[in-house]
Amino acid sequence: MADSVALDPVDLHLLRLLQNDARTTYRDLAAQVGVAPSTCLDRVTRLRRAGVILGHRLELDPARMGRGLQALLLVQVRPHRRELVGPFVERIRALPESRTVFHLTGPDDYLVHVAVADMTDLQRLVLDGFTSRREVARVETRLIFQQWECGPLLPPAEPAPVPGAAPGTTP
Amino acid sequence: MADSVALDPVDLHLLRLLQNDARTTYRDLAAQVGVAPSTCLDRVTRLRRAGVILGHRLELDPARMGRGLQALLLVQVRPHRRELVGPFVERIRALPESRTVFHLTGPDDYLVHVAVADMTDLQRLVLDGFTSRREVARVETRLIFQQWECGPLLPPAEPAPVPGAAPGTTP
DNA sequence: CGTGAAACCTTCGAAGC
DNA sequence: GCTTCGAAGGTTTCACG
Repeated sequence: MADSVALDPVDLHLLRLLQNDARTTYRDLAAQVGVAPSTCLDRVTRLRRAGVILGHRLELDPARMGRGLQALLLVQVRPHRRELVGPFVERIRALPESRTVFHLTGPDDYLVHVAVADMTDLQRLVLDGFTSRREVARVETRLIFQQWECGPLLPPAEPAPVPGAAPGTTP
Repeated sequence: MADSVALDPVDLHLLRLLQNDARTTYRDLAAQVGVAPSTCLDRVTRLRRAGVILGHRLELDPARMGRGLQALLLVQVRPHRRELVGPFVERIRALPESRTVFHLTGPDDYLVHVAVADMTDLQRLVLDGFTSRREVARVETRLIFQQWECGPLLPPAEPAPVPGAAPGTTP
């Protein structure tokens, strides 16, 4: 069900363009990819239905929204059992300061990306939203100086074919 | 310049709807917010020009793109000087596996969110993309079990007005 | 900020390769 | 099976009140 769908070069080209600007019209997509607009519509609809495309999201500038300070909180939840971590995650997700929550391997169970107004706001969030709870054993706060989004998400490159390698060894 | 722009209730309503689905038509936005479609267009255009809206991005499912394993890499870069960290960030951003790079306070200088095909791919990435470089002093790998996006980015709530507080003290 | 009209885009069916 | 053509319906966009 979660298999990686077969994506041909046209799909990949469309996805690359749409990751750059998700509002590109099918007409423009068609012109750049070299197929008909209706084909673009067809492909994109198919990719949405297949679950490759999860949604179209607006990216906002947190600073302009009055949230000029961002941080990552490393959180230990003890004991780390289902009865506790389920409600913990839902509570953290519901905080207006939370942006993303990761459940991790390693000494810290969760990493929470938060956006707050200022240092006072961050202190309040850590004390009231995290360390005040009995299940939260430890919180480590790391401020974000800067962050960069990286290139578009693409399928892994094919390993370069080795000349002379026996074909059919990894069918 | 990076001041938080004054956002009135109409702007906030539009942003909340668009964060939910960035493809909502101006006609639908107008119906839900209670203004004319042309006003919606005007507001959204203004918010884009003001830098509040940074872009419309397509959200893809990494697993369906053949990248079923994600991880966070905590990286120490030593010495932590401009001549080294500038090129380091650019090199990491250019890796097809990288999704986001954070420059942080604390013992780890950078946190890199990566998406790879499998464990073999992750090992290759850590060895070839990170620890092979002289400026990379240490890499700690934390696998992501699961991750959750949180609610829309909204401006900080006004502190509840205290009854009896003297008006005009914070104009 | 709303109205209205023109231009454009999306979206389907049906035919062609 | 996938692509193109063409036309209907809807959306975006602009000048104006």
